Amino acid sequence: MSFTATEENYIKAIYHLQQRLGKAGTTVLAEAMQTRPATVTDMLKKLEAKKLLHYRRYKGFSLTESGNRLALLIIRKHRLWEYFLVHKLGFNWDEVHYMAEELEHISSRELITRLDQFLGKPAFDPHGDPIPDGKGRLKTIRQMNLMTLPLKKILVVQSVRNQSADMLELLNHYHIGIGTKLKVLRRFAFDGSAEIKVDKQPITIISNQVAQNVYCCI
Amino acid sequence: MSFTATEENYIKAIYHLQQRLGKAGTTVLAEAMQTRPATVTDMLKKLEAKKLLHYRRYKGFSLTESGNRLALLIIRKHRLWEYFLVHKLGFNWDEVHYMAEELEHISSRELITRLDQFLGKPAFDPHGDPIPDGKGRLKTIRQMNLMTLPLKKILVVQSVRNQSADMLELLNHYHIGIGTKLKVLRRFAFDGSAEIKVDKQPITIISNQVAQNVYCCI
DNA sequence: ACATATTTTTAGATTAGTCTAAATTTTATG
DNA sequence: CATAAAATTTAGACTAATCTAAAAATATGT
Repeated sequence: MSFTATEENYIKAIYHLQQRLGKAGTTVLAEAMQTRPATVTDMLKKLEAKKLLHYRRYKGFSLTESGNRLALLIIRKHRLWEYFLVHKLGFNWDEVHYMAEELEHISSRELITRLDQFLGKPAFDPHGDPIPDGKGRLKTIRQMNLMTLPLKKILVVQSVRNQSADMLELLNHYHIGIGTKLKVLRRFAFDGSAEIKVDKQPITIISNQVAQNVYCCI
Repeated sequence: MSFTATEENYIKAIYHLQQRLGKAGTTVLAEAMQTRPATVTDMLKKLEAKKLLHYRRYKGFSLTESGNRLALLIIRKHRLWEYFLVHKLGFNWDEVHYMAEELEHISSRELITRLDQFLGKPAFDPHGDPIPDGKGRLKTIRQMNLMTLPLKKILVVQSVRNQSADMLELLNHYHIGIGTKLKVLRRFAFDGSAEIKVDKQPITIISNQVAQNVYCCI
């Protein structure tokens, strides 16, 4: 069975909505797909006919087992291509999304297997999101320092590499400890400093040296 | 201006027909596109409206300057991706065509620029066909097929004209690939077959059909 | 040169993915 | 619990790319 890029995009969007909101309705899916609810209804019927969805009119819908598998395959392709674009072609992690949106629909499975191999079977993409393996399994946690983690996501501090007294003094000042929740709002190219919002604290700036030593998960 | 994959495929097919046959008619283009002449006529009008074609009904058509540029860009993408698939992912040269047919429609120009860089700006793809550079220029090496080249000289295989899976299978059997060194020892008038010595292989015979498709330089 | 064959175009229909407007079902509220 | 609001679906239409069948233009062969 093969699917159009549009069908694949619907499946991916439904997967992400189910992950984030627990469920998904026609209207919310229409917003996610930048289209109208009527259009979504038509597509739901088509996806049901292809056995990717359970669907009962007016009641709701959810991915079938094979819908779920397809979603994970598309996400796998997307994230492997993002990894390739950043780590092999030298793009910045904020430039690669729209390219990966196209590349994820290239059909060959063998291509993805070989790409995965070529990249060293990475478990996380450049945004820190986990890459499903060949069987659709996800690694759940990843720790990276504040320089490499995505902006505007809630991060939980997991570890601090340099644990000198001087460093800990500074972290205390920022009210940063293990388990602290924070967001990186902005990075400044000039000196690698970063604007952050620590839970319940005012917005502030940390230096590059600090940011490189603070490891978080998403 | 952006184009659908179908439009791009028509432009590419017209370019190749013009190169190989000097001109192209509706019927011949329909065969190349595996569709009907009526469908081709509709598309010709669309491509004319997009200024990729000169078209006069019943009289014929040819690529405009921008049509030509687009064709060369698509061919560039196709051949760079083939190079990537063979030299980075380890595919055989007879496995990559269909994947490249999809990859050539990925839109980002920056992606192609970076891919070109990453691959070391190759001038020839794994089949020996020249890769247009960023400005659409092609390296042309004087190549002749095995029927027209002198006997008993060391020849280097540069390209293979018929790139069907059947042909590539046969060439693999002979251990002939791009860059292979060989000599033509003798030609037989009866059926146009040729006795050849492929580098490190025993002396063997190839048919006229094969000889006509293998292009070498001295 | 003129009838016939070939090529090309037109006309009208089909499918996928989309739209708007209207109708229907479910949910929430007074 | 009746009714208003919200969500969802249906109906009918549009565009791109395709088809078949038929008409029109061009090319060919004695």
